Amino acid sequence: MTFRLFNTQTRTKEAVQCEKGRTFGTYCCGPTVYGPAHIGNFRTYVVQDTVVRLLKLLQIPYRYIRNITDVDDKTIRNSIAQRQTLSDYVEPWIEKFHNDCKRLNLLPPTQEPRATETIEAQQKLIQTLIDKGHAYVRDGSVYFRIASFGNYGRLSHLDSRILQTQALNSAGRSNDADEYDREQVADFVLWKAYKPTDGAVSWESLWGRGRPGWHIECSAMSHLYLGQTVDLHTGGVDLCFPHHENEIAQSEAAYGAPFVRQWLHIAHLQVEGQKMSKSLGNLLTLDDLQARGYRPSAVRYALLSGHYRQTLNFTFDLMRSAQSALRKINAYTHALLSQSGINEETFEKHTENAVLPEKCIFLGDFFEALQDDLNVPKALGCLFTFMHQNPSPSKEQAKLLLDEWSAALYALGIQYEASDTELPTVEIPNNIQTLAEQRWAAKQARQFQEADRLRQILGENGWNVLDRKDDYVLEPLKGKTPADV
RNA sequence: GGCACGGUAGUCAAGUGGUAAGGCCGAGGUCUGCAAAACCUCUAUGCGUCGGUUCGAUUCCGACCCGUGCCUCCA
Repeated sequence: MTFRLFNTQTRTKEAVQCEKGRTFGTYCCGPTVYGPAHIGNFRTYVVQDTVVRLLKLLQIPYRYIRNITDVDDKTIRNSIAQRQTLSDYVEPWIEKFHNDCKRLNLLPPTQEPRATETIEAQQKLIQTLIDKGHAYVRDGSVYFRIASFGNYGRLSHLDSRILQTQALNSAGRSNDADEYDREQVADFVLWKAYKPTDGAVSWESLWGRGRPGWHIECSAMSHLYLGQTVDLHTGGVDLCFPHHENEIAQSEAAYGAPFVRQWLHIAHLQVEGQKMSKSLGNLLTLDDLQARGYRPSAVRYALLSGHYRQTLNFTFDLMRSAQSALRKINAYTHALLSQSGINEETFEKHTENAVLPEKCIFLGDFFEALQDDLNVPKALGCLFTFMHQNPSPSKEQAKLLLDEWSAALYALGIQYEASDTELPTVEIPNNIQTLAEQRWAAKQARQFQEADRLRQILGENGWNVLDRKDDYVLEPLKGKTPADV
């Protein structure tokens, strides 16, 4: 069983170069922090997280770098609009991002460099490119000379059409705005000369005051933390061109070594069959979904439920089914725990030190699916089949199964959630509470007719009673829950 | 226009040259006073359309139809 991933560049599945003992380097293009990240962004990070979790289970030492873009047109524009310094503006959004990552149970990267903290490295890289003739200065800005880099376009398979395509847009009109100062329209900016619209944001450089272009930060940071060649570089499909293409050009032109061994691109999300975009107003955030009664764990599950190279249509129907599926998984985990006598805390540690995938007897097919280009849908199938095949194990069996079960849950980042915490916390009106208590009393007195009558009244008021062994729980009726808004 | 990707049951979604995993929903059942939960059973002679190759194709080839993405900041 080897870990294989589809490499965008070669368009084939290739064995991941993760020999034991060697540190595996992976870089993920992180967020631009000008607002809350949306679930489309998070699909990328969840997929990257699955790769990292798999490395961990395979006991491959890794360095995982995910950057934060904290300087660009949007962050500058917004910070000025809100009369804040760039860092004051950006800080809360970084905090928000970290919080959301935690809620989605994403493992933290080994390091998370910020663009503004690595300006020096970026400038150094730019100077190297100038020295080697791959870049030139125009009016205080620095541009990459694409004509000097023969391999340009090989990732997105753009070939020689690149000049045409960048000069013309989809409607055939020329993209000539601001292009006049470059040698060729396809040349992209490495360093942007200061403009008044940049406000207080600028750094001194050999070419004058200014700020870095977007692409250069990733080349610089990946070199800084992972060296010349990265084993795996990930990001959303849209980054393939031009961002990653430009990263390749910068890094390889400067360092003369292959930049990336394997490229992994995550397909986009649609929302209810439509492209997710600001103008359609369907950019969903974790908070939006939580307000509708969906837990982050279910969001994570939903994001993983389709193969990462396939566009995923994100719908509320999908969220509902994710939540239901998760409930089953939790119930099964609960059963295994109580059967084996292992408590929750031990289980958490258990997942950290799980068995090696290749040693799995019951869930071997699960890990085989995951290692085959992250076939999560297939792996989930294995998970449910496993549950059906091992419905009520003995104490000893349960312990055995738990070894593998916990490893599988760890791989997918599914945390055990006791069912009690699953109910949304909703304010219960006093009169409803009173009615419910009366019903419970009637039930205890075995006055079932009276109990049923009160249940009926509660139902008419939109509340349902869930009886448990020694108490009861009130929940808003379906159709009135936040989830069904 | 160029380059990619996809069209599998109500829905979401794997998959294979030899006859369709799984999830959700739905139906029936077991169990509890009722309700819920849990568990069990059932649900595609069919895999966009039409041809071709083959003993045999959903899976390979060709044509066509439909959908999506990228080519411009974008996860």
